[in-house]
Amino acid sequence: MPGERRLAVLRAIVEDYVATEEPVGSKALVERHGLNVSPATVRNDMAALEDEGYLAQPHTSAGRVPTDKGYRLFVDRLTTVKPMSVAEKRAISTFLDGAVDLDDVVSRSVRLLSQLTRQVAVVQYPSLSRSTVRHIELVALAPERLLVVLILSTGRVEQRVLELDTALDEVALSDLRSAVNRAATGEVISEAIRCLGALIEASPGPGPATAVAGLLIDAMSDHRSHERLVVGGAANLARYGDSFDSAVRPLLEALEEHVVLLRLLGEASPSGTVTVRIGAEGPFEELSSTSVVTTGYGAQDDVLATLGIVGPTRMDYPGTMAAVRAVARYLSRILDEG
Amino acid sequence: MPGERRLAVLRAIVEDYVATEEPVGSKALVERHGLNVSPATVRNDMAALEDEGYLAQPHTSAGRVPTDKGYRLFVDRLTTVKPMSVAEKRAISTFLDGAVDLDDVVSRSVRLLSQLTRQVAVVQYPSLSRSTVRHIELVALAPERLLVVLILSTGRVEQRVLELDTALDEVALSDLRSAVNRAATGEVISEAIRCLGALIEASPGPGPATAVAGLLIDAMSDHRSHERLVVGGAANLARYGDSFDSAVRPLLEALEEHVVLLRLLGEASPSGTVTVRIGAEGPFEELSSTSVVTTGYGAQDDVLATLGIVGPTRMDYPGTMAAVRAVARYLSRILDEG
DNA sequence: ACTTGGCACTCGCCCCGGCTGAGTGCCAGG
DNA sequence: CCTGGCACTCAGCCGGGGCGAGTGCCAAGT
Repeated sequence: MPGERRLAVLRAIVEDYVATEEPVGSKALVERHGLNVSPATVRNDMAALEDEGYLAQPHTSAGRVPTDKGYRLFVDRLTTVKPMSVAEKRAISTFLDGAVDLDDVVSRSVRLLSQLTRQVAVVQYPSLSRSTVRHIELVALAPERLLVVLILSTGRVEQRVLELDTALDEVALSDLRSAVNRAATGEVISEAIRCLGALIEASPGPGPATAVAGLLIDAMSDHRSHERLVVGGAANLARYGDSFDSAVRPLLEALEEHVVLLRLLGEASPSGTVTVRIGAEGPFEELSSTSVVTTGYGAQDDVLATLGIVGPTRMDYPGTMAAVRAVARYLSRILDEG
Repeated sequence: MPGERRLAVLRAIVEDYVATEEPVGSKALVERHGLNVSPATVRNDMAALEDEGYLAQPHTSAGRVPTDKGYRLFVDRLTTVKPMSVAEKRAISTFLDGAVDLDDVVSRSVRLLSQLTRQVAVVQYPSLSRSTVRHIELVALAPERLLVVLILSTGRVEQRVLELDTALDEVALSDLRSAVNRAATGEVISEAIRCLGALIEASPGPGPATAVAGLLIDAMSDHRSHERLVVGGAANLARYGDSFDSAVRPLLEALEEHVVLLRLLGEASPSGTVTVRIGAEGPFEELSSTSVVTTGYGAQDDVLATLGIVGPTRMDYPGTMAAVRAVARYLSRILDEG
């Protein structure tokens, strides 16, 4: 593990490199930061840091650039989370407080996060698996076509059209509705599915009710609607400038493939903790020059989903982490109230 | 208006330029296309076409490049719509037939269109204003909080949470539900709003019913949910390569601003007609190097919404127009059935 | 043992000049 | 009106020289 001053040098290099986007040399370093040593000393430190794999030089006799390992050390040990300014906090809260809907909250969060960080923001909808069923509404669109509306405790609303084998009349529908709600309301999804299963067992032989319950189970465990997410701020990718086809293209593709994105977001980290995945640490080698900063959010300290940003490894980690954390907090608070 | 051969030259230049992305010269032109004239003749024609504003040269003594005006003439007079191959048609129909939902149909259409054209695709949801109300469902989330689900003839489902001043009990809610449905079902949205207004007039003084109907009207005429659209294939922007900050950035920004996109899509053109807007003909000067190819779609020859693609002015217009038209047709057919 | 100034060295970048070749415009003849 | 010929233009592509930022190492100082 590098000594005290070497860490300071590493920090300084990361900060400068993030700011200037250019390899940083020993002389400029001692000038910009108040390091009370000579350039030569810094050079020795830099050589040592390079040996240990924290730095790299693009070409011989150019400045140094942090490696993924260098960034990793930086975020793990050298970052003091800078709190958001009062103005920023106020901006966040007023912006989010104007939301009327869960949909609205989520889309506002995405926009907010991408503007604060000037990166691509991703917000996952509150997970179905952790929230409870508030109500299930059944609407007959046609005798054999049923619209199921699933309303969850988080305010999330899922809808789905089911095709039935047999027609359902008014009375049967209303019976079914109350039976289903009696079984599922208040339960966590997985539990609700189990209860509906039990309902099928208990019912007298096959019939429309059985079919509907079965379809309901299908719909609720359906993967497609299971994890929804929203992406915003893709215009910030334009700032990549160089390294275009190699970096932006796979990223744009990933942003459209929600399955990929979900893997990128990874497991929800415990509330309050910000997770940073740097470059090749992620699961996709095409995205080896991008980092992912995420955190969990959810009502009452219960992690419901993940939100975060995707950007180049060369990014302002402290600022980004602070923004991600702040948005997650306000989002959690709003869910708590709603 | 240029003579016969000059038009052929223009067509050849457009085709070559689209294929090669490079300014095309007189010699290469006569070789590639079977023009039975000498390069010198072509040069004269090119000079004339340039005088008339159909061509331009990037630098003196380089090849020619079509201008917006040149493209315009090309699509207006020189394009023979090439029909889709049988394989393509089959691919389209099988891909779209697998859809279960309106949401699913729309998102599949976007993906399909962007893959067929290798451009950014945009599909607008069937307009609320042209479709009729099939059912309005009211669900009490809390005594003073109501979820309104609006189901339309196109299969489109809109939801919205309303906050009430006063509590609504079970009976009042059910009364309200049937009153509202009696008034609005089967009507076009604008008519439904009028009917609900009449309902307020007729009701005995202010009460929860009045409030709900008022809110319903608000929600239904709300602009935010009025025109929804979906974008896909942004990864194709990576093919722009050169002219990056000038072209891709504003486009990425536009793609996130749905209001802007709606203006880009423009007025729905009569069904069957494909509209092409080339470069600066559009309403935004930042997008002066992009073209928009759109067409209307809708059940039974009633134009419900617009769909199309956005791409560089240098694009394969015949192929793109064919793809846009084909997707719109299949989409219309599916809406007709559903 | 660490720091420091000095010094030679490396190498990416910029600028310049010449060359090449594709492409043009024009003209005179068919 | 078409065609071949001819002179001209100019973007792009080397190749070389000079510059300068930055390095590595060493010997001396603390």
